Amino acid sequence: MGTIKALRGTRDILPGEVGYWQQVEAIARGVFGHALYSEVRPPIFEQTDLFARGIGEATDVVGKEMYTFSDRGDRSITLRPEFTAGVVRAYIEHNLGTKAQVQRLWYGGPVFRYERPQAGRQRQFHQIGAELIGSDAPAADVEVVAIATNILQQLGLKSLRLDLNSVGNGSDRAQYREALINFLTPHQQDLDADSQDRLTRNPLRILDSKDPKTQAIVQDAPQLLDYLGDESRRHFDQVQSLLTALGIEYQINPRLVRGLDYYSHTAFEIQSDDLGAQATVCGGGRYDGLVGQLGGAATPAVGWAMGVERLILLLEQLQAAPVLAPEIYCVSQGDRATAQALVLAQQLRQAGLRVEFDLSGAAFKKQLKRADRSGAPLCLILGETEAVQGTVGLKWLQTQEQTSQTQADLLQDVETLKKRLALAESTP
RNA sequence: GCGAGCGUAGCCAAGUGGUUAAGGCAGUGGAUUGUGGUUCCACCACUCGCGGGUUCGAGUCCCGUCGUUCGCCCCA
Repeated sequence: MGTIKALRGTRDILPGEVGYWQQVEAIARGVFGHALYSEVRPPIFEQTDLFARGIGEATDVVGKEMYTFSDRGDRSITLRPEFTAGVVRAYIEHNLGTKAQVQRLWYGGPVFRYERPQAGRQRQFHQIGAELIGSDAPAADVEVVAIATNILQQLGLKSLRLDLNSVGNGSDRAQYREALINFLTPHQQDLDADSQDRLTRNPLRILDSKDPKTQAIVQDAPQLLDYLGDESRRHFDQVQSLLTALGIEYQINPRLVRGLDYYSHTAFEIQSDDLGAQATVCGGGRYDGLVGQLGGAATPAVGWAMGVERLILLLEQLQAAPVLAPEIYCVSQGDRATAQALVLAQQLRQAGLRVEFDLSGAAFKKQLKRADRSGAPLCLILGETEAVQGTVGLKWLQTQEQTSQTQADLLQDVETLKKRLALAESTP
């Protein structure tokens, strides 16, 4: 076939499913609004260096998953593989920290990672996320988690698990890292190939390995939680007791190590059993070092991102896609009648009604059939007779009741029409 | 980047080496002229993702390629 198709790992979101997207976006927007988070919209591409520095050279995201290219000015450009680095860059660039001590921000849009597609994983996918910049309070961590759980709850998603861990601060982690390397090095030969590789690059990730032999070795490894200093310990304890106070269930997962370098203290992940291998629906944590690392004043921050496609995979298991049905379906035959019908439809739309207009001019039989399928409770009928009289037929499709009145009267009395429509729609 | 499965119309599919590629849904036209949800009839793939090969003959076997699915890896 010579026709052009969407690139591997990209997808068109078509009318039949777009209702899910609008549902997710509307709920997220609502929840963020109630918590006074403001939307930010950073650019889709940035200087490559921003992500390399922000996310960490050693991570897979930077090492092998970025969409990087040179533009015509020979600049190295990267399509964002996540939002956080861009949001923080904007925060620094526009001195948002000087406008208010605490910035509560949210975002949504496409991100890009060059990966092998599979269920719940694409090259262009969409994230919705939150960043709370400027507070190191445990309550900030919990606020952000609570917003995530609110969104998931309002979407009606059940059987989700919240995993929680603390990766401590930089020096906690450095000490632990050393202890872990010391522990693992004697076992080096017995680790799986990937883990051997990670021993020097990113040893904490070895804890997460699914290889059974590696798992067995890791079983007796020192625990990160034992290496937390007093500060980190206290922060983690407070996060837990606040979560409990909010009635948010969680489980401590000492092996939860977020992939990106910038995390510190709290790390969390929300997973579902109904998604196969790509089980994580929301991931996030605290990243107190990032703002400083990107050239801003040292500023604590915490945030998360959700994968919209994964949310929708779960929603599909629960409900049909919301669709917008017309309230009125308008049929007509003949040039004069069609012209009048079009005017009528236009005026009804301006009066706030959802009106679908049949363009076919086909036999009323066909048009009525489409009216029926459209789901509209009311069909307006204009033929030659009505055109001459200046009237319009009103056919209520559920009861088959049909009346006629003048077009002028109909428009005069849109309010009672609306009431009848509301009644008809509530009793389908 | 690695491993395995799959790829027939808009959708769901039968077909597994032999003349014209089942069926269903949707769509279009019709069953007396201006009225729906039922029914009936007709039409709707010169072609089986694409390219090459084996064979007298391929949707059906082989190779490649692209896509997709499921794992690994990684992450949302």
